[in-house]
Amino acid sequence: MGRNDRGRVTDAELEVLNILWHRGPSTVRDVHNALTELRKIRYTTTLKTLQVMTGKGLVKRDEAQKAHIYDAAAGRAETQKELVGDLVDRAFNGSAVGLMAGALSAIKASPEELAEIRRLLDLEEEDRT
Amino acid sequence: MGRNDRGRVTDAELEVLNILWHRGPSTVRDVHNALTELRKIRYTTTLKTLQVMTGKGLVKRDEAQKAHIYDAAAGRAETQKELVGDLVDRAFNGSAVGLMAGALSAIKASPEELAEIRRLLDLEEEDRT
DNA sequence: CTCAATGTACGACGATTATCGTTGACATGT
DNA sequence: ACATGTCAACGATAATCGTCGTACATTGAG
Repeated sequence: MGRNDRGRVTDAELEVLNILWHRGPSTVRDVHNALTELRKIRYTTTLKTLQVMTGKGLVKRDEAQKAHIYDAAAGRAETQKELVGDLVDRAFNGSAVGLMAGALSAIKASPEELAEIRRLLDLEEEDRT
Repeated sequence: MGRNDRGRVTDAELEVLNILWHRGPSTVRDVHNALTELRKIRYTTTLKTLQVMTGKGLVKRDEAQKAHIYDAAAGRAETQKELVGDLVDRAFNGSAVGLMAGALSAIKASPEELAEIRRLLDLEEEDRT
């Protein structure tokens, strides 16, 4: 691409991470099976993706067995935090409030969800004191 | 890329959109001047980006004058909403609360900002009734 | 042992991105 | 009238992404 893609997580990679976060340490076959339920993919495609992700440090590989075991290198929350921060920088000029506004309008949150968000705010406000 | 990049806005394109949203209708030269303050870029690079964006429908072009006038095709809020929705789908499994949690942890929001977010929640809750 | 099954490694391909250089059209001032 | 400068158009480039096929290694069943 050329410029600014500093270790950005790609679509296919994010899909794999979602699977790993959900399943825990998995073989290529495991990931592949989960993946093919979403998309028609050859086995080697899944393998290649995992290999590339290993190179990027997105997953860790245990080569003890013949069938290598892959696991996400970073936790779900940590990665999500990074993705959100990225979006805030690129599209919201660093404005937290801006993102919240965008999120609230993008999502038709149920009253329960709104209450939950409010609870998160309460917690956040406590931390500030 | 192959699969899922359905009209996704790219980095360079988003930078241009930010400029257009801020400046309003602009010539290539205008956009280019704003852009070079962030990055060393040749004029033709800016032009090409605008042309590609025109093809994608991201910007509208007025060719009445010799120096064409470009403007964002969609409003800032609308585009931001789409970007947030995208991220929620891809990284948060569609969970609104998940995004909020990620956002709140990604951003060290000031008390004022937290209050502002709370106000947004109030508005949203009113709409639900 | 032999052979099919299962795995990994690696290179290739088309599409897309960001970037640039070249070309040619059209003004404008002197 | 012509030289200079501004502009749009176009093609070329390297890098990256998602995808695949082929080659090679290992293993377990008969």
